[in-house]
Amino acid sequence: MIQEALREINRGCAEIIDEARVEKLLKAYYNEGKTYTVKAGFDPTAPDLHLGHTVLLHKLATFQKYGGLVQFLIGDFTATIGDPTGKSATRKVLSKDDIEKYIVSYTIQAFKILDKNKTEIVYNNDWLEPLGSIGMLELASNLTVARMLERDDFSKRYASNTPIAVSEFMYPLLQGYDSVHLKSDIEIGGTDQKFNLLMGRQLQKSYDVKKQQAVLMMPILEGLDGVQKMSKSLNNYIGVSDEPNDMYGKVLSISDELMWRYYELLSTKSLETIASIKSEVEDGLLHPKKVKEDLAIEITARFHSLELAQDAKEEFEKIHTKSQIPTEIDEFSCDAPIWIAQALVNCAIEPSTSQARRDIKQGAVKINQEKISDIGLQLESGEYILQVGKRKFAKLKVN
RNA sequence: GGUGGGAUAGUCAAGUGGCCAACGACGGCAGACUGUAAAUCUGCUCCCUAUGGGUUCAGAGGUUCGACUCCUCUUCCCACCA
Repeated sequence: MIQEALREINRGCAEIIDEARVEKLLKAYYNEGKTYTVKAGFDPTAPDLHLGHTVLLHKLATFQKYGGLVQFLIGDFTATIGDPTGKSATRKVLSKDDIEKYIVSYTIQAFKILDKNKTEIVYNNDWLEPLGSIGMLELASNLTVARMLERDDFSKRYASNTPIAVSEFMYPLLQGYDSVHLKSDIEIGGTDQKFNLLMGRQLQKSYDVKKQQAVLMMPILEGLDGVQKMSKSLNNYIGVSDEPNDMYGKVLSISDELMWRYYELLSTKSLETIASIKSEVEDGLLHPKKVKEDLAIEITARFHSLELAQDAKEEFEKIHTKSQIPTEIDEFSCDAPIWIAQALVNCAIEPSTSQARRDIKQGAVKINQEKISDIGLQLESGEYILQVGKRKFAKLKVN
């Protein structure tokens, strides 16, 4: 049992510091029923969560299965500073109001993955605010500037004369102090958080907490392209609030290789199950498309419902396998006559008439399922289903 | 503070008076093949009812029949020196 737990805990994990401690905690749980605490901090700085953010949540959920109590830490205090990790510039300070709003949406999403009964939501403002200036200075004395500048991101910024606010130096200390206050047994975070996570260990020692947290680092999830990290700005993300159809479709569009990565980091299937699926695929007993469909269903169902996920699957097959038109299409109307290129732009399925022309020339445009080739086509009164490529549809009523 | 070098389409990056709406690469879009996978092949990739017109090469002026290319000023970056 302990071995199985360890395997699941190690799953997808980039690095564990003090794995022996994790094993001890598990032993104590299985032999004496003693629970332990697992901390993970979330800065409520972005309102839109995507699957990349959920990798940590899944790991927390795994711990909950094996005796861990999650300390779900909302960094409402630290969010006002901004984590400098990986940043090349000082982050903008957020207002308290924004932070409040983000906290609500964060927790709602988080409990789609976490077990509410084994989660404690804590706010670091509760103990960092009372720390006061004396406490802050005391805390700051634990770290030297030289050590701080060893950090890659800081040293680069320093070398290139990009400003570093002194408050940014405080961030790792504050995050570490959270671990002191919470007396965490384990802390998990992304690989980019290594410095901050280790600070927790150091401070627990300095403040004589009598234990040092084990640290578990998760890799950064790759986006839809399979190469770069999932992020909104790269537009390669699956948002947790994406519509079922989009979510399902996006999962199905990932490469086979990436699919296994997503299974490892985002599925609740056990490692054994995944291994056997993989070997069946390798032996040609199972079609990879089917495996990807199952993953898409699992993920879509998690954030919506199994029913909606299945609807999304049907809709997907309708459009792509049977090449029919979607059930719901955005409707537009205009006056006759209208030039086809203009119509496509008006319906927001082409960005410009120039682009529309090119697509028509290339045979990418269909009206009522019929491919068209006449660039100068005028639409007279009637209703038309316009289509560009495989997935852009619009219904146009010409009066 | 001194001296040089740079700023070109989504990104990187050619072009140093007309052949430039601007080589190439990546990305993106579309087509073929498929499983909306990968790989591969092909076309497209500033805007405009278009064998034509318009607006682009950091910004503002100027020289010229003609400027991304030359001159002046401005803004921002980078390198070396102090």
